[in-house]
Amino acid sequence: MGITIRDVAEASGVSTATVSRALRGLPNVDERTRARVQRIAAELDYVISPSASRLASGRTGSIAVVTPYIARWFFSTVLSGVEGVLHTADMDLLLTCIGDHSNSRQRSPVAPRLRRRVDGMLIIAVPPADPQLQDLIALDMPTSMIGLTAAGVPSVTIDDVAAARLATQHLINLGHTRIGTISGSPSQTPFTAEFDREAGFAQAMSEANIQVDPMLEAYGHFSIEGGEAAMTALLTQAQPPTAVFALSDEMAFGALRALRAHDLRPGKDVSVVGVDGHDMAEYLGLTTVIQPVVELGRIAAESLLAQMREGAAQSESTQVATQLVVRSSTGPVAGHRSVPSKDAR
Amino acid sequence: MGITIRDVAEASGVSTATVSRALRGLPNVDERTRARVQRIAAELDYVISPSASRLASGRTGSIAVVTPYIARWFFSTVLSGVEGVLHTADMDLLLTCIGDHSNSRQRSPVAPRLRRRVDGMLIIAVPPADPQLQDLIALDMPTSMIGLTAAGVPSVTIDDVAAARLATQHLINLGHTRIGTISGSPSQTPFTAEFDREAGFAQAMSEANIQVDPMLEAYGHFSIEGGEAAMTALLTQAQPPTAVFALSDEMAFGALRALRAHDLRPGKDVSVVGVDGHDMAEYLGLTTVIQPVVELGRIAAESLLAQMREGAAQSESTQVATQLVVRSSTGPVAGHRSVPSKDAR
DNA sequence: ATCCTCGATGGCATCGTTTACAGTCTTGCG
DNA sequence: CGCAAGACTGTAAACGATGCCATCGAGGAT
Repeated sequence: MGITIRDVAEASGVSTATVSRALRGLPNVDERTRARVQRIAAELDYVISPSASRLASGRTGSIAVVTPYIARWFFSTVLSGVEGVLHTADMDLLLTCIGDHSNSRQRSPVAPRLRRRVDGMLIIAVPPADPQLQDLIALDMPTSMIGLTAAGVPSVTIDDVAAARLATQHLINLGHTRIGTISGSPSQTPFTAEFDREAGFAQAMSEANIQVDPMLEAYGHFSIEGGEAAMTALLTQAQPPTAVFALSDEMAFGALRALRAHDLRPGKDVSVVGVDGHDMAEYLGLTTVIQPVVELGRIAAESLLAQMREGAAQSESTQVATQLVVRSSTGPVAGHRSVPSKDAR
Repeated sequence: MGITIRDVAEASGVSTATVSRALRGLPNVDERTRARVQRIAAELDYVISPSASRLASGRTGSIAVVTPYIARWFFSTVLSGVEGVLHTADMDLLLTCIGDHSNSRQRSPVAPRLRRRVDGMLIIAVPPADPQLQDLIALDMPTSMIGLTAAGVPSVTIDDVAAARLATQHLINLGHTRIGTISGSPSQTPFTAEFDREAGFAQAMSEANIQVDPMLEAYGHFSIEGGEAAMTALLTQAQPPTAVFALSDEMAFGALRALRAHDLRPGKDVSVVGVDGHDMAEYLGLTTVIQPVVELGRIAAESLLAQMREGAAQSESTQVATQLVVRSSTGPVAGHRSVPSKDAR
């Protein structure tokens, strides 16, 4: 049914070996021969059989992308960056969702499924505590991680500490001292980003000699609803904060909503700053520290391809820069003259 | 390096054929033999070589998902539904983005890349005008489409006409008669959903004997910014509408923002209704017609798998139900007593 | 003129399964 | 007691490329 390399070889009067070399652009093929083979292959509408090629060469030409979520903003955005690179590199992209290990409707573990199936792996922000992560790393294939670090595995992340400092310093520069935080959850082991963002906040506060009030820490579980509840909790305190640093934009969204419910104006009565650069942040006027998410995916994919090309030699980790974008959700504390210049650092 | 079926065969004292049969669960294998083979395979940590298996059997065990966008809400949400089904069916999911043919930074065409690579194909809401679509259909492999119909290809969609009627009737029931629309764009050929939603609007209006004012039609290009601009245009008319039907939630978001910019209260001064059931619609209080997007993906994937199992015999198209969700962005026109009961139909 | 080198090509084993086909061994039944 | 029908298992030929090695010429150096 399908036409094979042999058909092309016969039609162009050369051996299959030459056809293979000609079509793959390998050297040591007469250019006239190559042109003829290419023409005939096109005429016959020949397409190489990936299975056969893979079996013979040992390379699969595909990359697995492993992610805990598909539909969430950060993950799908990273994914689109990854896809762009892999597409132009002519690599197949195998998408596997590792599943939320909390709602364990027993997904079959992904590591075994990847074994002889892909040449490399991109892991997007899987929580370090996920038991499957170790199995994946144990596969010991070219890997690059995004928004997550692990010893010996190259990764692409933002500097979460710096990002949190940027956000916090912005609030401090606006004169705020009673600054609340909305972080993930108190009990669970925090993932890298969460941990670092908390650290960045603490750093900025201590540098400014502001005492962190433990009463002003609330937990939003990285969801809108959680953020809303957290902000509500903060607002109903005896001494509510004048500004709040949310560890993610989605929690900040929730915070904004809580403000509206209490008839408080964001950026006037209470300032809110987030981190992420979520699509909707601009729409909602949220001041936030943006990260180039598509770029994150792109860089990680490029780095993985390079790693596969040049052997495991170069396995550097990259940190990409973030940027504070000031919008209407933050403003000076009542009776303060802002010092915008200092935000530039 | 890798251990092969032959190793397993030798270790368990049977032929490779028996190992193959035993591990794949084929009949005519003694259960004790099967158990032994399975045990030894597990002990040796044997994993089948997909390339070899594919080459020999002719089946690839993978499905391509073709989509114009990855990071947009609708697409990534459908994708997550698809992934769930394919994962449990133990199928590989090959993700390919067909690219926005408007920004033609020449992506290599996807159809040839899929040729011998996948057993089936899921196509998500590719605009019918896309030139690549024909090439894909011409591949003539098991296919299922989502949010898009084509002759002879099974598909899963919502009833866009009904959805638009639902939204429009809701506005009419609230007493609105000057109802504007925000649709895609006037020039380009509309894709199915766009066309049907416009039709549904027209139907509902004519049923209620309300004249459609051509001045109240604006174009939002299915983006937030576009929706905002469209709403602004509508508001600056001599006789602005009291209610607006946006053909998508994202355009409705833009409309809400335009209202805020004009100091108009959604649901009080001007009502806005959308269609889609976007994640953020609840957050923003947008009245909309929701569709079960994850389910769309799930159903299409299941249908594709069934189609591949039972041969091309059953190639039915499915339409799933939508539902009006009333929130704060719609309200009765000034001086009207609402008739909520009629929304139920 | 002769030897060597090197580019272009062909031959063929190989990759690791699947699967048609052909055995072998029970076992039930006439 | 012989025989056919199964159930189980083995043999070996695909599947369609790749890649090592051998071969063949044509120049260039000596």
